[in-house]
Amino acid sequence: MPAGKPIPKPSVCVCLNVRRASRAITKLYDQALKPSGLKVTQFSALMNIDAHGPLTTSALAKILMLERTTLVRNLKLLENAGFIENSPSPDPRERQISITAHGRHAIGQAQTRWRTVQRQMKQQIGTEQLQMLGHLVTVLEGMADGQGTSPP
Amino acid sequence: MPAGKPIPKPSVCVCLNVRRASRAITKLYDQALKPSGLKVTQFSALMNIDAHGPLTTSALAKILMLERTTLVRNLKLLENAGFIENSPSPDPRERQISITAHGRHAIGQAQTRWRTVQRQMKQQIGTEQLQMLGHLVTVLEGMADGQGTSPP
DNA sequence: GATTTTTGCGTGTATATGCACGTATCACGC
DNA sequence: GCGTGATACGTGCATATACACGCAAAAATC
Repeated sequence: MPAGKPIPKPSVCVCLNVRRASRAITKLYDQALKPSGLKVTQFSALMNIDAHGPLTTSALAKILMLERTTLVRNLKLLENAGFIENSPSPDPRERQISITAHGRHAIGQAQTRWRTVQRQMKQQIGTEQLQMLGHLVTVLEGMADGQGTSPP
Repeated sequence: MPAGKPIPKPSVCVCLNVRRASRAITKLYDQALKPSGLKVTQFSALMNIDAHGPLTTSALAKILMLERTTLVRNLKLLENAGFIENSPSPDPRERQISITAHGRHAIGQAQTRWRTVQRQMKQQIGTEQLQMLGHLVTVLEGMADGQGTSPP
């Protein structure tokens, strides 16, 4: 077997640990999805657009818990690739985001691979830890929320 | 009290959960460190440069578990800000990364604030979850490692 | 009906991240 | 001394992410 690099122990800084975990798991999912041509971020956006029908950018941002402006640019890529459509809506302020046939085909390809990694991940991590992860997400987002806006 | 946004339940996708956690906690730390003018990523780089003396980019990358090329650009910013110095080494291939007085002053400012968030974080998350997090990091980095390189 | 507020979008600017490549130099074996 | 492989860097290209702004139009208020 190949040597394999020695992995530094987790940091004392909670934030860095989460960031390290994020980088590592993103790499795993992205590699798994690679043949489908989708990144895990794009896959998740597409899946949610498909699931929650045509919807506005803001609504999708809330679902994905992403900065709206971040999503705007992410969606631009999906639009350029022909996976989604960004059409006007009755209310001219809003935009209707909807998945295209091409987009559905893409997630079809990706889904199989996603299920595989997801299964592996669950096996390696364990149910208990997964639950704790869910809790961790909730706690952190709760904390980050309050701080966000207080002003006017 | 302000309404506060409703927080969507954690995703089924393990990867997305970790990414969400990463975004949330990064926001918390960055806000806490804001007055110091450092991002949490920069703070960690500076702290490690300070701790492990002058060292090469590659060495630091291993410590931080970062892509070397990513680190190169991150360091460029710290250098422009005058926090570090990137000087040549006996071996002309290598570079010596070292912290400057200005850099030490910066982490001095940041450290107090970091300790505060870190404490809050530990309180909110709990020892058990923190251990779980450490384990999660190890497992994920272990998995991501193997896949990496098999080549020639 | 006019004014103010709120809502929804997109852009400019900046950071973080990773992969594919190319370059220079050291360390080895011959 | 000369290839050869390994090592250390940096860059081009692409994505993800967030904050500060500005713009337009619906909604609410008077």
